[in-house]
Amino acid sequence: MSKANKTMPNETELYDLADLFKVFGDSTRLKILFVLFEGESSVGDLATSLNMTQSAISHQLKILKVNKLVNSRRDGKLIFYSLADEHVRSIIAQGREHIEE
Amino acid sequence: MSKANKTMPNETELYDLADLFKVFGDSTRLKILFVLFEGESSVGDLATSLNMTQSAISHQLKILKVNKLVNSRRDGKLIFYSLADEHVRSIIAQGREHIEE
DNA sequence: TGAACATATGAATAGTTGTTCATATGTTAA
DNA sequence: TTAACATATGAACAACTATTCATATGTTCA
Repeated sequence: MSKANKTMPNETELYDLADLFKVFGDSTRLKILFVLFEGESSVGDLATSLNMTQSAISHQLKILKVNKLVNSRRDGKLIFYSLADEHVRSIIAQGREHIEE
Repeated sequence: MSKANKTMPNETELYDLADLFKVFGDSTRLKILFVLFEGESSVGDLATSLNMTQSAISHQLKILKVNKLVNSRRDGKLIFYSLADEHVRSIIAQGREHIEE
């Protein structure tokens, strides 16, 4: 080993990790996740409850999905999004603990 | 309550939370934090071990400090930075768990 | 005091990102 | 099939961000 020590992840993991945190680093996406904490929701309902356009929500949902923070299922014309796993909750919970000090 | 439900944080907390995650959303800052996981380090040593300019590291350390992720102490000409608290470790650990699936 | 060293900082720039707008895709019901 | 509805997507633009460069600030030692 030259510059990195034993606990430094490799470049790929570092970038993946940074990318993951970037996803959490936007208040619109956080709002979507907080809504989904309560249960699945359709795109239109998310747009309504967050008072944003359908397009903006859809773009952000795509980012959340690509990063595997949410899943989706279609039911007729509607598409319902839901939390992908519990890491989402715990990461956000740790973040909240940090800022409440 | 109108648009927000009982678990939705207020706007201020949401923005603070997004800002916190933004700090983690950069690979240079993550690298700095991983080095600091091993113990405190001076600005120059960080620059050397990460193979980056002193200025770039200093700018990023400022962001980490403003967001209370690191502390600093001066010892002569050197300034040593260290992790501010254990939330930093746990947030990053949760992130790593998520991407390793 | 002045030189040498370590760190911080402001301005500039290139690259990235979130939203909007227009429109495309997909689904249902008549 | 066609209209109406729900969602996705691409392009464009404004806002933001990380690095570089030049230089300022702060510290030590001779």
